[in-house]
Amino acid sequence: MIGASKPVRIAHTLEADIRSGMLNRGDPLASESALVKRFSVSRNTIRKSLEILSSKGLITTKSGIGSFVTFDGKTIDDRSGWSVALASGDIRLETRVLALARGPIGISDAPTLDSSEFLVVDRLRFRAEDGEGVSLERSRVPWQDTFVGVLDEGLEAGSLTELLRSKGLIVAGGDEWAGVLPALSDADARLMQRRAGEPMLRLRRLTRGADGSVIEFVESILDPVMFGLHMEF
Amino acid sequence: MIGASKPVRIAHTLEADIRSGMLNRGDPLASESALVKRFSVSRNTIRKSLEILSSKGLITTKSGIGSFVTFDGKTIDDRSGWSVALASGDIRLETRVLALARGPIGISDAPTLDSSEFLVVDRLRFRAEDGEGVSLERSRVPWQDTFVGVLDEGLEAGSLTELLRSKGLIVAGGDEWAGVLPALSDADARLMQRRAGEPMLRLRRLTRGADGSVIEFVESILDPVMFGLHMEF
DNA sequence: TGTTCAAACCTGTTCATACCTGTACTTTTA
DNA sequence: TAAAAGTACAGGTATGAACAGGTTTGAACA
Repeated sequence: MIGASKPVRIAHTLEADIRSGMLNRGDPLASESALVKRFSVSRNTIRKSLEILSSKGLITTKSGIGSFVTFDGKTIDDRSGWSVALASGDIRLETRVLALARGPIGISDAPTLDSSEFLVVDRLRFRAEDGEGVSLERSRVPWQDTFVGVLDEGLEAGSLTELLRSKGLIVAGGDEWAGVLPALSDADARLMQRRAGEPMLRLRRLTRGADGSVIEFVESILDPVMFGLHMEF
Repeated sequence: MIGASKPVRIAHTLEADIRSGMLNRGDPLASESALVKRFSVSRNTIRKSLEILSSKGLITTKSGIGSFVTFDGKTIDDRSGWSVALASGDIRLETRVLALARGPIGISDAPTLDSSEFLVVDRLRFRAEDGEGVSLERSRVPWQDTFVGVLDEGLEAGSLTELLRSKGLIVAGGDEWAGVLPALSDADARLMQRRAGEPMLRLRRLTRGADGSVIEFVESILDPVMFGLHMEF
């Protein structure tokens, strides 16, 4: 990415916006003149960026109307350094919240954290077709009393990230580990409607705020056939 | 430095700017004409200085845009992508070069690359204790005739990275994928002295130069018990 | 109620300009 | 006589501006 032309660099950040799910399929992009302001470049440069995205099939642009996202969101999670990408795009996934509670961390081998109570969010993603789980995500956020409402009302817009942001928890950095979980446990296999003993992809992430305090610890167990990790640098 | 030519002295000054951290990785250098004014020399001289820096891998220069720092003063290894972390530290590892040759890519499912001939480097890392392989790394670099000597003399200092840098192949960006290899193949199992069918951690990396050309494609197959991927962000 | 029409905003296209590097060459200088 | 300076031109890149045409909206009007 070093030394790339402005259009390439801008196309790159717009692509990240799209792949991260910030912009969903069908959403309109900002107008060219708005992008001119956002990136402080000329409209010609913006147009070249859009042409790059268009040639990649990420957007289409309609005369007199604007540009629209035509990418159906293969990337599941891009909040941090790497992105979790679906290996095949033609699959409809649904999400179910398994747990939304206040409690202990309940994850073995988790890093030791200062807090002893957490906002516990467990989520399962599964194939709409046959109900087989493809990802199991356990998120733990050190408890704050401002979370009380969430337990009743549920996650705002379903997004934990949005919730944390609204509470002023801004991610400044963190660590991520990826590895192979040699064998799916019985309990998790039941939750995911899979066979126990299967090898799975395990992803762990610890995010911290600017002051170094822990914002969130997440463990994701992913179907290795469906998911891979991808990073562009 | 006394007695050195102007281009050398100027290159030296600029190198100090880069290594001191005054200029960071990715930053643009001043334009050639600006450097002409700064050092009160001709543009020819400046260009020679930049050529020196470029040959050292400190910068890359793009037509119509400028020169950019490609040197990261902080880390020895490329700061690109995930770092492969040993899970347990008490184990002595040895390395054996399985192949050092010129040939086709020979990796299934590899991304399509322009070149059809590659510098092939296969390396095995194994436990000194019992000889069990813990990582199998297949590196492929699009063939250049300047590689000829390497086939006889072996890798300089054992480092492929060093070789590439000495040939002016500077990494400016790339992609990395990680996933689970569900079952170790028979052939690889033999090479690694492991059981076939074991799940392994698979890491693939494609690095590119500033002009977008492919520098190296690497596939690593890692013992998931020994290795994890770690990233700090 | 239905039509017309102007305004606002969007993209499509082109072009002049400025500044950047790439290259080749001659002239000056130490 | 080699190093450095100077000159000239070609080609790549980004800017800013202008103008054309598509789309939507809403006010004015029949």
